[in-house]
Amino acid sequence: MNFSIAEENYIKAIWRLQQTDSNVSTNELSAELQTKPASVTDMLKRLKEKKLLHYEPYYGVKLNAEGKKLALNIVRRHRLWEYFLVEKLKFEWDAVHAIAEDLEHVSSNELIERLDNFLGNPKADPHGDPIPDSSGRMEAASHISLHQLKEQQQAIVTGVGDQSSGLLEMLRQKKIGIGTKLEIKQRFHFDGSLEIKIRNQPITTLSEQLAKNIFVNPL
Amino acid sequence: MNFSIAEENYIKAIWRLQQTDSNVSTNELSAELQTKPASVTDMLKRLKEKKLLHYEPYYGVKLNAEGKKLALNIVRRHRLWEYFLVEKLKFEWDAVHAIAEDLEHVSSNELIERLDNFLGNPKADPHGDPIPDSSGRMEAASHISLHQLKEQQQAIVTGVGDQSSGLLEMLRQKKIGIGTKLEIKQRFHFDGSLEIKIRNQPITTLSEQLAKNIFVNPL
DNA sequence: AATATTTTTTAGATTTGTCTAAATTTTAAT
DNA sequence: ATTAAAATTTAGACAAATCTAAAAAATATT
Repeated sequence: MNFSIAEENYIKAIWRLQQTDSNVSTNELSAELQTKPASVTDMLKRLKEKKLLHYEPYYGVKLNAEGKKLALNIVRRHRLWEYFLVEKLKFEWDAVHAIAEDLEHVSSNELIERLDNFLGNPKADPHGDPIPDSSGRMEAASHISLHQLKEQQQAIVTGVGDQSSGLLEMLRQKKIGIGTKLEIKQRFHFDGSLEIKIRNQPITTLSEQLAKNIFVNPL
Repeated sequence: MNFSIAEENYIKAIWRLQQTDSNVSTNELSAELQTKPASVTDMLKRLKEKKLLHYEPYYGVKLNAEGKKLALNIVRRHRLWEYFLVEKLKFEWDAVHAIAEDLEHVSSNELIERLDNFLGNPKADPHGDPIPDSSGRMEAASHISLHQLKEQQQAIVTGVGDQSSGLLEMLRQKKIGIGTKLEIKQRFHFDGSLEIKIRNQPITTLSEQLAKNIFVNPL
Protein backbone atom coordinates (compact mmCIF):
# COMPACT_ATOMS: atom_id res chain seq x y z
CA MET A 1 0.00 0.00 0.00
CA ASN A 2 1.10 3.55 -0.72
CA PHE A 3 0.26 6.53 1.42
CA SER A 4 0.16 10.26 0.78
CA ILE A 5 2.48 12.70 2.51
CA ALA A 6 -0.43 14.02 4.58
CA GLU A 7 -1.41 10.52 5.68
CA GLU A 8 2.17 9.69 6.62
CA ASN A 9 2.44 12.88 8.67
CA TYR A 10 -0.70 12.00 10.61
CA ILE A 11 0.52 8.48 11.32
CA LYS A 12 3.88 9.77 12.50
CA ALA A 13 2.26 12.40 14.73
CA ILE A 14 -0.10 9.86 16.30
CA TRP A 15 2.82 7.54 16.94
CA ARG A 16 4.81 10.31 18.60
CA LEU A 17 1.92 11.34 20.86
CA GLN A 18 1.17 7.71 21.72
CA GLN A 19 4.61 7.40 23.32
CA THR A 20 3.45 9.43 26.33
CA ASP A 21 -0.29 8.87 26.16
CA SER A 22 -1.59 5.69 24.63
CA ASN A 23 -4.88 7.26 23.56
CA VAL A 24 -4.51 10.38 21.40
CA SER A 25 -7.16 13.11 21.24
CA THR A 26 -8.27 15.16 18.26
CA ASN A 27 -7.10 18.39 19.89
CA GLU A 28 -3.64 17.08 20.70
CA LEU A 29 -3.27 16.00 17.10
CA SER A 30 -4.48 19.27 15.68
CA ALA A 31 -1.94 21.13 17.86
CA GLU A 32 0.87 18.76 16.83
CA LEU A 33 0.06 19.10 13.13
CA GLN A 34 -0.80 22.80 13.10
CA THR A 35 -4.23 22.16 11.66
CA LYS A 36 -7.85 22.51 12.81
CA PRO A 37 -9.64 19.81 14.84
CA ALA A 38 -12.24 19.41 12.08
CA SER A 39 -9.51 18.50 9.59
CA VAL A 40 -8.19 15.91 12.00
CA THR A 41 -11.60 14.27 12.31
CA ASP A 42 -11.83 14.03 8.52
CA MET A 43 -8.41 12.42 8.21
CA LEU A 44 -8.99 9.98 11.06
CA LYS A 45 -12.05 8.66 9.25
CA ARG A 46 -9.96 8.10 6.12
CA LEU A 47 -7.15 6.39 8.04
CA LYS A 48 -9.67 4.16 9.77
CA GLU A 49 -11.03 3.18 6.35
CA LYS A 50 -7.47 2.25 5.41
CA LYS A 51 -7.24 0.08 8.51
CA LEU A 52 -4.27 1.81 10.09
CA LEU A 53 -5.86 2.70 13.43
CA HIS A 54 -8.69 2.30 15.92
CA TYR A 55 -10.90 5.34 16.08
CA GLU A 56 -14.14 5.86 17.94
CA PRO A 57 -15.81 9.29 17.55
CA TYR A 58 -15.27 11.39 20.71
CA TYR A 59 -12.97 8.74 22.21
CA GLY A 60 -9.66 9.38 20.51
CA VAL A 61 -7.40 7.28 18.35
CA LYS A 62 -4.77 4.55 18.64
CA LEU A 63 -2.59 2.97 15.96
CA ASN A 64 -3.15 -0.73 15.24
CA ALA A 65 -0.33 -3.13 14.32
CA GLU A 66 -0.38 -2.03 10.69
CA GLY A 67 -0.28 1.64 11.66
CA LYS A 68 2.61 1.11 14.07
CA LYS A 69 4.56 -0.72 11.40
CA LEU A 70 4.08 2.17 8.99
CA ALA A 71 4.97 4.72 11.69
CA LEU A 72 8.21 2.93 12.53
CA ASN A 73 9.07 2.76 8.85
CA ILE A 74 8.62 6.52 8.49
CA VAL A 75 10.64 7.13 11.66
CA ARG A 76 13.35 4.86 10.27
CA ARG A 77 13.49 6.86 7.04
CA HIS A 78 13.55 10.15 8.90
CA ARG A 79 16.35 9.18 11.24
CA LEU A 80 18.52 7.58 8.56
CA TRP A 81 18.30 10.76 6.48
CA GLU A 82 19.17 12.85 9.55
CA TYR A 83 22.22 10.70 10.09
CA PHE A 84 23.19 11.10 6.44
CA LEU A 85 22.77 14.88 6.55
CA VAL A 86 24.97 15.28 9.62
CA GLU A 87 27.59 12.58 9.01
CA LYS A 88 27.99 12.86 5.25
CA LEU A 89 26.81 16.33 4.29
CA LYS A 90 28.16 17.96 7.47
CA PHE A 91 25.01 19.80 8.44
CA GLU A 92 24.72 21.06 12.03
CA TRP A 93 22.42 18.79 14.04
CA ASP A 94 19.90 21.56 14.58
CA ALA A 95 19.46 22.14 10.82
CA VAL A 96 18.52 18.67 9.61
CA HIS A 97 15.05 18.09 10.99
CA ALA A 98 13.14 20.13 8.40
CA ILE A 99 14.97 18.59 5.44
CA ALA A 100 14.50 15.07 6.79
CA GLU A 101 10.76 15.83 7.05
CA ASP A 102 10.73 16.01 3.25
CA LEU A 103 13.15 13.18 2.50
CA GLU A 104 11.28 10.74 4.78
CA HIS A 105 8.38 10.61 2.31
CA VAL A 106 10.45 9.15 -0.52
CA SER A 107 9.31 5.64 0.10
CA SER A 108 11.42 3.25 -1.97
CA ASN A 109 12.34 0.34 0.29
CA GLU A 110 15.40 -0.47 -1.74
CA LEU A 111 16.61 3.13 -1.35
CA ILE A 112 16.33 2.95 2.43
CA GLU A 113 18.03 -0.43 2.73
CA ARG A 114 20.94 0.75 0.60
CA LEU A 115 21.18 4.03 2.48
CA ASP A 116 21.27 2.10 5.76
CA ASN A 117 24.16 -0.03 4.49
CA PHE A 118 26.00 2.95 3.05
CA LEU A 119 25.82 4.66 6.45
CA GLY A 120 27.09 1.54 8.23
CA ASN A 121 23.76 0.56 9.83
CA PRO A 122 23.75 3.28 12.50
CA LYS A 123 21.80 2.53 15.68
CA ALA A 124 20.85 6.12 16.52
CA ASP A 125 20.37 9.44 14.74
CA PRO A 126 22.39 12.59 15.53
CA HIS A 127 20.03 13.49 18.40
CA GLY A 128 20.49 10.10 20.01
CA ASP A 129 17.10 8.77 18.99
CA PRO A 130 17.26 5.08 18.07
CA ILE A 131 16.79 4.07 14.41
CA PRO A 132 14.30 1.20 13.92
CA ASP A 133 15.55 -1.68 11.76
CA SER A 134 13.68 -2.72 8.63
CA SER A 135 11.25 -4.82 10.66
CA GLY A 136 10.50 -1.99 13.08
CA ARG A 137 12.64 -3.09 16.04
CA MET A 138 14.79 -0.56 17.82
CA GLU A 139 16.78 -0.15 21.02
CA ALA A 140 15.02 1.61 23.86
CA ALA A 141 16.19 5.18 24.32
CA SER A 142 17.44 6.20 27.75
CA HIS A 143 14.82 8.08 29.73
CA ILE A 144 17.09 9.12 32.55
CA SER A 145 17.57 12.89 32.42
CA LEU A 146 20.55 14.82 33.76
CA HIS A 147 18.13 16.32 36.23
CA GLN A 148 17.73 12.95 37.97
CA LEU A 149 21.43 12.48 38.73
CA LYS A 150 23.14 13.09 42.07
CA GLU A 151 26.18 15.30 42.73
CA GLN A 152 29.53 13.79 41.69
CA GLN A 153 27.79 11.36 39.35
CA GLN A 154 29.25 10.93 35.85
CA ALA A 155 27.25 10.17 32.70
CA ILE A 156 27.34 10.09 28.90
CA VAL A 157 24.77 12.04 26.90
CA THR A 158 22.62 9.70 24.80
CA GLY A 159 19.71 11.86 23.66
CA VAL A 160 17.78 15.11 23.79
CA GLY A 161 14.16 15.87 24.57
CA ASP A 162 13.17 17.30 21.23
CA GLN A 163 14.52 18.69 17.97
CA SER A 164 13.59 22.34 18.54
CA SER A 165 16.27 24.68 17.24
CA GLY A 166 16.19 26.52 20.57
CA LEU A 167 17.32 23.47 22.52
CA LEU A 168 19.88 22.33 19.96
CA GLU A 169 21.40 25.78 19.63
CA MET A 170 21.83 26.01 23.39
CA LEU A 171 23.47 22.60 23.57
CA ARG A 172 25.87 23.53 20.80
CA GLN A 173 26.85 26.68 22.67
CA LYS A 174 27.44 24.67 25.85
CA LYS A 175 29.48 22.11 23.86
CA ILE A 176 27.09 19.30 24.76
CA GLY A 177 26.38 16.65 22.12
CA ILE A 178 25.58 12.94 21.84
CA GLY A 179 28.47 11.04 23.44
CA THR A 180 29.63 13.94 25.61
CA LYS A 181 30.92 12.75 28.99
CA LEU A 182 30.12 15.01 31.94
CA GLU A 183 29.96 15.15 35.72
CA ILE A 184 27.45 16.81 38.06
CA LYS A 185 29.37 19.20 40.31
CA GLN A 186 26.58 20.86 42.25
CA ARG A 187 22.79 21.00 42.49
CA PHE A 188 20.94 24.15 43.56
CA HIS A 189 17.65 23.20 45.11
CA PHE A 190 16.34 26.73 45.00
CA ASP A 191 15.77 26.71 41.23
CA GLY A 192 16.73 23.13 40.29
CA SER A 193 19.75 24.24 38.28
CA LEU A 194 22.94 22.17 37.99
CA GLU A 195 26.63 22.90 37.63
CA ILE A 196 28.37 20.46 35.33
CA LYS A 197 31.93 19.85 34.18
CA ILE A 198 32.99 18.62 30.75
CA ARG A 199 36.65 17.81 30.18
CA ASN A 200 38.57 20.77 28.74
CA GLN A 201 35.61 23.06 29.34
CA PRO A 202 34.95 25.54 32.14
CA ILE A 203 32.23 24.59 34.62
CA THR A 204 28.83 25.71 33.34
CA THR A 205 25.33 26.00 34.77
CA LEU A 206 22.25 24.35 33.28
CA SER A 207 18.69 25.35 34.14
CA GLU A 208 16.28 22.71 35.42
CA GLN A 209 14.37 22.91 32.16
CA LEU A 210 17.48 22.29 30.11
CA ALA A 211 18.71 19.45 32.37
CA LYS A 212 15.37 17.69 32.00
CA ASN A 213 15.81 17.67 28.22
CA ILE A 214 19.20 15.97 28.25
CA PHE A 215 19.09 12.17 28.48
CA VAL A 216 22.07 10.17 29.72
CA ASN A 217 23.52 6.80 30.62
CA PRO A 218 25.02 7.11 34.12
CA LEU A 219 28.50 5.63 34.53
CA MET B 1 8.88 31.02 -4.64
CA ASN B 2 7.87 27.47 -3.93
CA PHE B 3 6.25 25.11 -6.40
CA SER B 4 4.19 21.96 -6.08
CA ILE B 5 5.42 18.60 -7.32
CA ALA B 6 2.88 18.70 -10.15
CA GLU B 7 4.05 22.17 -11.22
CA GLU B 8 7.69 21.10 -11.16
CA ASN B 9 6.90 18.07 -13.27
CA TYR B 10 5.19 20.22 -15.90
CA ILE B 11 8.11 22.66 -16.00
CA LYS B 12 10.60 19.82 -16.38
CA ALA B 13 8.54 18.17 -19.14
CA ILE B 14 8.20 21.43 -21.07
CA TRP B 15 11.93 22.00 -20.76
CA ARG B 16 12.68 18.51 -22.06
CA LEU B 17 10.35 18.88 -25.05
CA GLN B 18 11.71 22.35 -25.80
CA GLN B 19 15.15 20.88 -26.45
CA THR B 20 13.98 19.46 -29.79
CA ASP B 21 11.06 21.75 -30.53
CA SER B 22 11.13 25.26 -29.16
CA ASN B 23 7.33 25.55 -29.10
CA VAL B 24 5.57 22.80 -27.15
CA SER B 25 1.97 21.73 -27.88
CA THR B 26 -0.73 20.67 -25.44
CA ASN B 27 -0.90 17.18 -26.95
CA GLU B 28 2.85 16.60 -26.75
CA LEU B 29 2.77 17.57 -23.10
CA SER B 30 -0.19 15.37 -22.28
CA ALA B 31 1.60 12.41 -23.87
CA GLU B 32 4.82 13.17 -21.99
CA LEU B 33 3.06 13.50 -18.64
CA GLN B 34 0.50 10.73 -19.12
CA THR B 35 -2.42 13.07 -18.54
CA LYS B 36 -5.33 14.37 -20.61
CA PRO B 37 -4.99 17.47 -22.81
CA ALA B 38 -7.68 19.25 -20.76
CA SER B 39 -5.57 18.89 -17.62
CA VAL B 40 -2.60 20.36 -19.44
CA THR B 41 -4.58 23.43 -20.46
CA ASP B 42 -5.63 23.98 -16.85
CA MET B 43 -2.08 23.75 -15.57
CA LEU B 44 -0.64 25.97 -18.31
CA LYS B 45 -3.02 28.70 -17.24
CA ARG B 46 -1.82 28.39 -13.66
CA LEU B 47 1.86 28.42 -14.66
CA LYS B 48 1.28 31.45 -16.82
CA GLU B 49 -0.27 33.18 -13.79
CA LYS B 50 2.92 32.35 -11.91
CA LYS B 51 4.97 33.92 -14.70
CA LEU B 52 7.03 30.87 -15.58
CA LEU B 53 6.12 30.65 -19.26
CA HIS B 54 4.59 32.21 -22.36
CA TYR B 55 1.30 30.62 -23.29
CA GLU B 56 -1.20 31.64 -25.95
CA PRO B 57 -4.36 29.49 -26.23
CA TYR B 58 -4.11 27.21 -29.30
CA TYR B 59 -0.50 28.28 -29.97
CA GLY B 60 1.51 26.22 -27.52
CA VAL B 61 3.87 27.09 -24.73
CA LYS B 62 7.47 28.19 -24.14
CA LEU B 63 9.37 28.68 -20.88
CA ASN B 64 10.50 32.21 -20.07
CA ALA B 65 13.80 33.02 -18.30
CA GLU B 66 12.27 32.30 -14.88
CA GLY B 67 10.83 28.98 -16.06
CA LYS B 68 14.13 27.89 -17.60
CA LYS B 69 15.95 28.73 -14.40
CA LEU B 70 13.54 26.59 -12.41
CA ALA B 71 13.75 23.76 -14.95
CA LEU B 72 17.53 23.70 -14.80
CA ASN B 73 17.38 23.67 -11.03
CA ILE B 74 15.09 20.63 -11.06
CA VAL B 75 17.31 18.91 -13.64
CA ARG B 76 20.32 19.67 -11.43
CA ARG B 77 18.63 18.09 -8.42
CA HIS B 78 17.56 15.06 -10.42
CA ARG B 79 21.00 14.39 -11.89
CA LEU B 80 22.88 14.92 -8.64
CA TRP B 81 20.62 12.40 -6.92
CA GLU B 82 21.12 9.93 -9.78
CA TYR B 83 24.86 10.31 -9.37
CA PHE B 84 24.53 9.74 -5.64
CA LEU B 85 22.38 6.63 -6.10
CA VAL B 86 24.82 5.01 -8.52
CA GLU B 87 28.15 6.15 -7.06
CA LYS B 88 27.37 5.96 -3.35
CA LEU B 89 24.47 3.56 -2.97
CA LYS B 90 25.64 1.27 -5.81
CA PHE B 91 22.36 1.12 -7.69
CA GLU B 92 22.46 -0.07 -11.29
CA TRP B 93 22.16 2.87 -13.68
CA ASP B 94 18.84 1.64 -15.04
CA ALA B 95 17.22 1.60 -11.58
CA VAL B 96 17.79 5.16 -10.41
CA HIS B 97 15.53 7.25 -12.61
CA ALA B 98 12.28 6.57 -10.74
CA ILE B 99 13.78 7.24 -7.30
CA ALA B 100 15.44 10.45 -8.50
CA GLU B 101 12.02 11.57 -9.77
CA ASP B 102 10.93 11.68 -6.13
CA LEU B 103 14.11 13.04 -4.59
CA GLU B 104 14.33 15.91 -7.09
CA HIS B 105 11.32 17.59 -5.46
CA VAL B 106 13.02 18.06 -2.10
CA SER B 107 13.91 21.63 -2.76
CA SER B 108 16.30 22.84 -0.05
CA ASN B 109 19.06 24.77 -1.79
CA GLU B 110 21.50 24.13 1.02
CA LEU B 111 20.87 20.40 0.71
CA ILE B 112 21.70 20.42 -2.98
CA GLU B 113 24.84 22.53 -2.59
CA ARG B 114 26.14 20.25 0.13
CA LEU B 115 25.24 17.14 -1.85
CA ASP B 116 27.10 18.56 -4.85
CA ASN B 117 30.22 19.12 -2.74
CA PHE B 118 29.94 15.72 -1.08
CA LEU B 119 29.84 14.08 -4.52
CA GLY B 120 32.88 16.06 -5.68
CA ASN B 121 30.98 18.42 -8.02
CA PRO B 122 30.35 15.89 -10.77
CA LYS B 123 29.93 17.27 -14.30
CA ALA B 124 27.59 14.54 -15.60
CA ASP B 125 25.13 11.99 -14.25
CA PRO B 126 25.51 8.21 -14.70
CA HIS B 127 23.85 8.37 -18.15
CA GLY B 128 26.29 11.01 -19.33
CA ASP B 129 23.81 13.87 -19.13
CA PRO B 130 25.50 17.07 -17.95
CA ILE B 131 24.65 18.44 -14.49
CA PRO B 132 23.83 22.17 -14.46
CA ASP B 133 25.71 24.21 -11.85
CA SER B 134 23.83 26.25 -9.24
CA SER B 135 23.35 29.12 -11.67
CA GLY B 136 21.99 26.84 -14.40
CA ARG B 137 25.08 26.60 -16.61
CA MET B 138 26.10 23.21 -17.96
CA GLU B 139 28.40 21.70 -20.54
CA ALA B 140 26.83 20.86 -23.87
CA ALA B 141 26.21 17.14 -24.26
CA SER B 142 27.68 15.42 -27.33
CA HIS B 143 25.10 14.89 -30.04
CA ILE B 144 27.25 12.72 -32.24
CA SER B 145 25.81 9.21 -32.26
CA LEU B 146 27.74 6.02 -32.89
CA HIS B 147 25.66 5.69 -36.02
CA GLN B 148 27.37 8.72 -37.58
CA LEU B 149 30.93 7.33 -37.29
CA LYS B 150 32.96 5.77 -40.10
CA GLU B 151 34.62 2.35 -40.09
CA GLN B 152 37.86 2.15 -38.11
CA GLN B 153 36.96 5.25 -36.13
CA GLN B 154 37.47 5.15 -32.35
CA ALA B 155 35.31 6.96 -29.79
CA ILE B 156 34.42 7.23 -26.11
CA VAL B 157 30.80 6.86 -25.00
CA THR B 158 29.56 10.07 -23.38
CA GLY B 159 25.79 9.64 -23.20
CA VAL B 160 22.67 7.70 -24.05
CA GLY B 161 19.47 8.71 -25.82
CA ASP B 162 17.08 8.15 -22.94
CA GLN B 163 16.67 6.49 -19.55
CA SER B 164 14.32 3.69 -20.63
CA SER B 165 15.09 0.46 -18.83
CA GLY B 166 15.02 -1.34 -22.19
CA LEU B 167 17.95 0.66 -23.54
CA LEU B 168 19.96 0.59 -20.33
CA GLU B 169 19.50 -3.13 -19.85
CA MET B 170 20.76 -3.78 -23.38
CA LEU B 171 23.80 -1.58 -22.87
CA ARG B 172 24.66 -3.35 -19.65
CA GLN B 173 24.47 -6.69 -21.41
CA LYS B 174 26.75 -5.44 -24.19
CA LYS B 175 29.18 -4.01 -21.55
CA ILE B 176 28.73 -0.47 -22.83
CA GLY B 177 28.69 2.36 -20.30
CA ILE B 178 29.71 6.00 -19.98
CA GLY B 179 33.46 6.20 -20.63
CA THR B 180 33.63 2.96 -22.62
CA LYS B 181 36.20 3.18 -25.45
CA LEU B 182 35.22 1.40 -28.65
CA GLU B 183 36.01 1.13 -32.36
CA ILE B 184 33.73 0.72 -35.38
CA LYS B 185 34.80 -2.43 -37.21
CA GLN B 186 32.20 -2.67 -39.93
CA ARG B 187 29.01 -1.03 -41.18
CA PHE B 188 26.24 -2.95 -42.91
CA HIS B 189 24.34 -0.64 -45.19
CA PHE B 190 21.53 -3.11 -45.67
CA ASP B 191 20.05 -2.58 -42.18
CA GLY B 192 22.30 0.15 -40.76
CA SER B 193 23.79 -2.16 -38.12
CA LEU B 194 27.37 -1.85 -36.86
CA GLU B 195 30.02 -4.22 -35.60
CA ILE B 196 32.05 -2.76 -32.76
CA LYS B 197 35.03 -3.84 -30.68
CA ILE B 198 35.60 -3.05 -27.02
CA ARG B 199 38.92 -4.04 -25.44
CA ASN B 200 38.75 -7.45 -23.77
CA GLN B 201 35.32 -8.10 -25.29
CA PRO B 202 34.35 -10.15 -28.35
CA ILE B 203 33.16 -8.19 -31.39
CA THR B 204 29.44 -7.45 -31.11
CA THR B 205 26.73 -6.15 -33.40
CA LEU B 206 24.53 -3.13 -32.68
CA SER B 207 21.29 -2.37 -34.52
CA GLU B 208 20.86 1.00 -36.18
CA GLN B 209 18.29 1.95 -33.55
CA LEU B 210 20.67 1.14 -30.72
CA ALA B 211 23.63 2.90 -32.38
CA LYS B 212 21.58 6.07 -32.76
CA ASN B 213 20.96 6.09 -29.02
CA ILE B 214 24.63 5.98 -28.04
CA PHE B 215 26.40 9.35 -28.03
CA VAL B 216 30.18 9.61 -28.29
CA ASN B 217 33.22 11.83 -28.52
CA PRO B 218 35.26 10.63 -31.52
CA LEU B 219 39.01 10.27 -30.91
C1' DA C 1 -13.55 27.55 -50.67
C1' DA C 2 -16.13 24.35 -48.20
C1' DT C 3 -15.87 20.43 -45.41
C1' DA C 4 -13.71 17.01 -42.54
C1' DT C 5 -10.32 16.03 -39.12
C1' DT C 6 -7.38 17.01 -35.46
C1' DT C 7 -6.10 19.81 -31.69
C1' DT C 8 -7.24 22.53 -27.97
C1' DT C 9 -10.19 24.71 -24.76
C1' DT C 10 -14.36 25.18 -21.84
C1' DA C 11 -17.76 23.52 -18.63
C1' DG C 12 -18.85 20.80 -15.07
C1' DA C 13 -17.65 16.88 -11.97
C1' DT C 14 -14.42 14.32 -8.66
C1' DT C 15 -10.83 13.47 -5.01
C1' DT C 16 -7.75 14.99 -1.39
C1' DG C 17 -6.91 17.81 2.22
C1' DT C 18 -8.04 21.74 4.19
C1' DC C 19 -11.15 25.49 6.32
C1' DT C 20 -15.27 28.03 9.09
C1' DA C 21 -19.46 27.95 11.47
C1' DA C 22 -22.90 25.40 13.67
C1' DA C 23 -24.43 21.33 16.10
C1' DT C 24 -23.48 17.64 19.19
C1' DT C 25 -21.30 15.13 22.83
C1' DT C 26 -18.41 14.79 26.77
C1' DT C 27 -16.45 16.70 30.90
C1' DA C 28 -16.28 20.02 34.64
C1' DA C 29 -18.52 23.08 37.88
C1' DT C 30 -21.97 24.60 40.61
C1' DA D 1 -28.44 16.73 38.81
C1' DT D 2 -28.44 20.70 36.09
C1' DT D 3 -25.90 23.88 33.82
C1' DA D 4 -21.65 25.75 31.82
C1' DA D 5 -17.49 24.95 29.38
C1' DA D 6 -14.55 22.39 26.52
C1' DA D 7 -13.80 19.04 23.01
C1' DT D 8 -15.32 16.90 18.96
C1' DT D 9 -17.99 16.13 14.96
C1' DT D 10 -21.00 17.46 11.05
C1' DA D 11 -22.25 20.29 7.21
C1' DG D 12 -20.97 22.97 3.65
C1' DA D 13 -17.30 25.50 1.14
C1' DC D 14 -12.75 25.96 -1.18
C1' DA D 15 -8.21 25.16 -3.77
C1' DA D 16 -5.30 21.97 -6.35
C1' DA D 17 -5.06 18.68 -9.72
C1' DT D 18 -7.25 15.68 -12.22
C1' DC D 19 -11.10 13.69 -15.34
C1' DT D 20 -15.08 13.28 -19.21
C1' DA D 21 -17.99 15.22 -22.59
C1' DA D 22 -19.03 18.95 -25.45
C1' DA D 23 -17.77 23.17 -27.90
C1' DA D 24 -14.55 25.92 -30.46
C1' DA D 25 -10.53 26.83 -33.19
C1' DA D 26 -6.87 25.50 -36.25
C1' DT D 27 -5.25 22.50 -39.82
C1' DA D 28 -5.73 19.30 -43.61
C1' DT D 29 -8.38 17.43 -47.50
C1' DT D 30 -11.03 17.33 -51.32
